[in-house]
Amino acid sequence: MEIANQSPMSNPQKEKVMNNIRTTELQQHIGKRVCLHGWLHNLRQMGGIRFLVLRDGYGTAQAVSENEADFAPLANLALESVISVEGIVAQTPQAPGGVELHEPHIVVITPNSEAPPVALHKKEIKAGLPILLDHAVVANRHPARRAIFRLAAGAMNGFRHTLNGLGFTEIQTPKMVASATESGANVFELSYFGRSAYLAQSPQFYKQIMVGVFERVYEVGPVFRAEPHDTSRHVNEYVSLDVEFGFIENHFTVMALLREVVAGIFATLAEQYTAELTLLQANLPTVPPTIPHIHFAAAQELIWQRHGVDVRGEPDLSPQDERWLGEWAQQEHGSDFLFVTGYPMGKRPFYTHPDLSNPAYSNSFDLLFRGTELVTGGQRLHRYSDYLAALNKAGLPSEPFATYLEAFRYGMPPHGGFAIGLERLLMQLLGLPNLRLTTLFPRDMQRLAP
RNA sequence: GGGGGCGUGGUGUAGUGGUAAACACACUGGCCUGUCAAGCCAGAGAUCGCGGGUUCGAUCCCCGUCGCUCCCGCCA
Repeated sequence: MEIANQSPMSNPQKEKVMNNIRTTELQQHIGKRVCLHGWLHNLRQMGGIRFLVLRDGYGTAQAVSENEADFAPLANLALESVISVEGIVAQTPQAPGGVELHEPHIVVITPNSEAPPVALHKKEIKAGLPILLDHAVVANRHPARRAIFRLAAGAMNGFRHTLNGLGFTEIQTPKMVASATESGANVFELSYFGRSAYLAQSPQFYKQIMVGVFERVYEVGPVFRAEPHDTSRHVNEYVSLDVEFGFIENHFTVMALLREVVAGIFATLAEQYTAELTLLQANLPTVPPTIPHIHFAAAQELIWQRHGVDVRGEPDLSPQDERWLGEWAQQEHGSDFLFVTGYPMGKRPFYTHPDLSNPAYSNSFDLLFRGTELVTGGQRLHRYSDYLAALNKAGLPSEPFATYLEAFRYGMPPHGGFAIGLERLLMQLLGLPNLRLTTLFPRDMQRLAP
C-alpha cells in the first residue's frame, strides 16, 4: 500500500499535472493530466478491467484501468478511504458523464478499513430516519443527502443576494438574551455568570431596533424554541431567514417584498444549483407575479363551504386547514403559494399592528407553501404610546422591554417584516416527509447529538 | 402535553404458539475487459429492544418499561 508521507497534496510531477481539480471540472481538462482528491466512493473490479468512483466535495468521477497494478494501492481498503487519483482526462462515450481518468496513479491519503453503517455508494440511502440521524456525520456524505444541504446554502445565497440588491444590510443579533423575547414561555434558560439568560427564540426585537439604524435589515441565523412539540414539522433549533424594513404602507408592502425574496431564492436555485435539483428530482415552484391572498375570515368561510367543517371563529388555522387552503390555491389560482392575511389580534404578539378598519384583526400574514406555513410576517406597531398601550392590554410589564421600547421612544417609522423557515422551505420544495431530513444535525426533544 | 402505530443480522424488510428465524442490500472470498444501484458463485453475521406473565413450549399472546415514529395542540 502506498501512503503519502509528507503533505498529502504534494505531487511529484508538479509541472505537468493540474492540481486541485474538482470532479465537476473534468470536462475543461480533456487530454490533460490532472489530480483529483476525494473519497473512494465505489469500486467495481471485473477481472481484466477495473473502475473506481472518486467522490470529492462537489461530485464524482470515474477512473478506469486495465492494469491490475494501478489499483494495487487499494488492496485491503474499504470504501470511504481518502485518496488522490492522478490520470489523463479522456473523453469516452461509455463513461458516466462522458469523461473519465485513464492511466490512474492512486495514492492513499487516509486509509479506511471499516464499512460505514449505511452504504453511501448506492443511488439512495436505505435507512430509516433514526439511523440516518444517528449516523448523520457519515450519512450526510451521501450525494443525495449532501445535495439537500447544498440547496440550503443556495437558498441562503439567494436570500442574501436578493436583499443586498434591494438596499438591505445584513446584521447579526445576540442569541443570548436577558429576558424572554415575546412571552415568558418556550425559551431555553441558561446560566450566565450566575444570572439567568435565555436563548433567543427570534431576532424580532433586535431586527426592529435595527430598522432605526439601517432602515432595511436582514439576518440569517439560528432560533431556539423550547416548545415541547414532537411532530414531523418541528425541531427546537432551526434557521430563520429574517427581514425587517421601514417606511411601509401596511402589511401588503411587506408581502410584496416577500414575493421578491421568495422569487429570488428559487431563481438562484434554478440558475446555480441545477445539479442538486436534478439529483433530488425537485419540483421547483413558479412564483406568480402577485401571490394570491385571502383574508383569515374568508379562508375559514371557504373551508366551511368547500369541506363542510366549521372552523369559523377559531383563533387560528389548523394544519388540516392549511392543507385545504393550499389545495384551493393550486386549483383556483394555479399557485403553490398563498397569503393568508389578517389573523386575529388575539393570536398575534403584542407588537402586531391592528387592522385599523377592523381592529379585531391584524395587519399580519402567513405565507403557505404547498399547504404548509412557511413564513409569518406583518406590520408592527411603531409609536411609543401604542407599545405602552399594547403591553398594558396584554398584561405585560414594560420594564423587561425597556431596551426595546427605547427605540420607539425616539422615533421609529412604520415598519414590518417576516421570517422564513429555511428547513421548511427545503422540506416543501423537496416534498420530504420530515423536517429533520432537511436539518443538518437536528435538535429535538429526544435528540441533542450528533 | 393528548392519541395512534412500530421495535427481527450493519441497513431495509418478511415470518410463525413447536427443531431459535427468511429475503434484499452492505460485508468477506472467488470468477468476470466497459462497469455506471454492475453481474454470477460461495461465506460470515441476529440469544427477534428490555423485564415480567400466560403456556408443556413465546420472536409471536398479555402486562409493564425503554426507544422510535405518525397525528393533534403550538409554531416556522
